[in-house]
Amino acid sequence: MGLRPEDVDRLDAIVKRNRPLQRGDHLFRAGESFRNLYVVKTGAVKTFTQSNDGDEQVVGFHLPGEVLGLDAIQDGQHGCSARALETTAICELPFDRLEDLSTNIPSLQHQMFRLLSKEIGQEAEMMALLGRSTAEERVASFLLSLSERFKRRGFSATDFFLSMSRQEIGSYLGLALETVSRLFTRFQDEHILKVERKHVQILDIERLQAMINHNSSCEQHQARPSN
Amino acid sequence: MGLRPEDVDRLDAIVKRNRPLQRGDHLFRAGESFRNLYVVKTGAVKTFTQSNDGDEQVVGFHLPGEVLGLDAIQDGQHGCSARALETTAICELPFDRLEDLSTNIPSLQHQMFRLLSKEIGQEAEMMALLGRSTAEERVASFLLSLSERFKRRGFSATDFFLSMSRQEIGSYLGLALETVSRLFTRFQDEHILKVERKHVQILDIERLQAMINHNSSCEQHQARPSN
DNA sequence: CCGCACATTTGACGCACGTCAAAGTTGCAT
DNA sequence: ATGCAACTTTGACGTGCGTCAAATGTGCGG
Repeated sequence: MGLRPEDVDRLDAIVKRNRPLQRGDHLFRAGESFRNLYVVKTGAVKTFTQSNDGDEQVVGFHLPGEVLGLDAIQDGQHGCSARALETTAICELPFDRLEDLSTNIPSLQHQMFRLLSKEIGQEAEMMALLGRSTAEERVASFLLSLSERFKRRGFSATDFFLSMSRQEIGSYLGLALETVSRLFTRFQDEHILKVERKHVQILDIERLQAMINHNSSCEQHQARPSN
Repeated sequence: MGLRPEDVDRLDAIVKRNRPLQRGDHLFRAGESFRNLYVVKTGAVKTFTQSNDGDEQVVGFHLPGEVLGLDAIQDGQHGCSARALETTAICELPFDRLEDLSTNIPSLQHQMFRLLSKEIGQEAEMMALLGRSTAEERVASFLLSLSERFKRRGFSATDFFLSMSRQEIGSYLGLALETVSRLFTRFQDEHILKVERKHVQILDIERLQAMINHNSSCEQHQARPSN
């Protein structure tokens, strides 16, 4: 990521590797004081908040290579809880050490800014999705997002397992779990997917992409001389 | 904000103050390369993306004291456009200078991390709102958010002008403009608001708060000194 | 192997909110 | 003033998706 080998060593020196979490284990809970950022190595984690009438709202799913806890820097306290969806290996990054290191390694500071900024951009995209899209577009987006993220990590982009339930997908996408289930069924009938419980195969990724390009946002980031 | 006076001077030295924007002027456009962060001094700005079929999606409203452009750090290019909703004074912060300064002033770096993290937290709240709330709750949340932000800047928390149209509010909240209009009318009938075109007076702020606590998120961040 | 708890699917139904349409307002430009 | 365009309000209507309910499938613990 643009760091010199010796800087990578210094970063590596502050990383803590804990024993893996089992499905259902909490990584942190809302209200706990913030000490570390966490990086998922293998497995999957969900973050969520709880409403006062008990039911939970899923805020995000975190796959290998992704970072958790960025929202807690602000007030030193976690605003959401994080729980493992399956057996999961996590690295711990003490944030105060990371800050110290960042002042000494400008390129690390730069990466930190980019990391935080990326999270902001992704959440803005999600807001657009939740604000303007139909159930069909949301589920298509969700599947393409997973596909993309698995692919980037070297897994299959078209054949993977969902570690979260329909309930959790629905909560994340602002849909009822029944709606998610119905759309999976419909996509299967239309030969876009093959779904069997947690196992998903994407048969026609272009049709999925067409669904979200039809109505949805632009993101046509080509370079052009601006006025 | 925990900076020493001499550091404030160094920060101040890189700030550029441009002539004010008029209503409708662009501050930046999606796709332009990213150079600066912007701070609203007076007035109001909206950020938005455009879908390929021409209509725009409002991503955020930015009031005095608030920062724009944080999402563009990641890839050096703005992902959304920003346009003044009224006559607006803006400060420009060259980001590369800000990065240099941050490596030399640890407390500035810390504030930058907090700023970015705060944005992440706020967007997560917005996602929860869009994912789970009724139209009533969204409009109530929106009004309370404006109220809060005006109050923090020393303006009235209960009597203010909306610089954005019903259309823009609807786009931001994921609602049709007619729904926004109807809810303003209903809140007025219920003596919660007095609305006359752009002029809003909140008559019963507790009823508004009750609306969003009823169903919605927890956020039981117990009292603590905020910034 | 059985039973129980839970996840998923599927259907029926209703409502909140989007869409369409039209009338009334406001403000700007001529 | 006058006319036009944009904004807002209000009503009527349709529908996408939430809710409720029941059947089926799945996996774990005894």
